[in-house]
Amino acid sequence: MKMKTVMNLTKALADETRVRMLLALRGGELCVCQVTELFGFAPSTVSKHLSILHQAGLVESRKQERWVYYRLPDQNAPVPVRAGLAWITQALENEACIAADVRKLKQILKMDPTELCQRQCPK
Amino acid sequence: MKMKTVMNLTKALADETRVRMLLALRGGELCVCQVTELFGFAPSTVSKHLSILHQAGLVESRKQERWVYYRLPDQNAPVPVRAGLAWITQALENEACIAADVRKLKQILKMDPTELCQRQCPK
DNA sequence: TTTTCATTTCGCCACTTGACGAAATAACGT
DNA sequence: ACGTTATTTCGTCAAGTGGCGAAATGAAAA
Repeated sequence: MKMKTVMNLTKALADETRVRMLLALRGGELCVCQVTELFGFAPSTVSKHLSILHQAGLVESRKQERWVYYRLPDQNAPVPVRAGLAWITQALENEACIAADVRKLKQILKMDPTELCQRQCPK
Repeated sequence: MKMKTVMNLTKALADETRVRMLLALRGGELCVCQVTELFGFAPSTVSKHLSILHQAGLVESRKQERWVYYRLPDQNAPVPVRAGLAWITQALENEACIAADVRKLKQILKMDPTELCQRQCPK
């Protein structure tokens, strides 16, 4: 794999928020407004983080109806990508802040996405 | 492993020079002046990079005579550290710039360390 | 076609990072 | 003990990063 490509991977993993986003996606795909709710940043900030992860190949996305869903890549992804995800996941297993994210996400998934979005995009 | 510790790892790997330093150490320990010669940065810059790698646990060091030698950690290192090294090594196998570093390093190892240091510490 | 609205892009700001040279440190040789 | 010297620390500076809000985008709904 090219050095540039590898550095895109390592730089993408060099931010705590982005790492937590990846781990949050282990439970299945999420739309931007759900991730926004989980981390409490502005939608534009969340979108930027997700685009950096996407650029690195660490997430895939699809658009359905009004929402863009992001998910972890499938088995077709390059080995270094999957290995990087496995590495960071393993390193953080049993980590308290990750468990807290999972708990909070569980609550968010009970809510209506439309409601979440409208709360974030006022007017 | 604590989130903070993991982020020290990912941030240490998020710089091309530091990654190349790690791979250069695969052939065995190197002293600071050898690493300095390999990458062409100021000694203070190289020292800073090595200290960041050390802080993350990705290298160990020992002092002998006039020189400080850095090396990759042994099997006693935490799993995430060894896994991170294995990951980055695998991702960059067959990468041209790494092979070039190895070639250049081979030349440097033929030289006398004392000579290298004196060239770098003028006066 | 026009409106609505979730997401992205852009411009700006504060903070961090990586580079250097100068000065401090620490350990060896004399 | 003293001087030499390899390495580290410190101060500074330019460049990169992550945050936000406003504006642009683009696709579905009306």
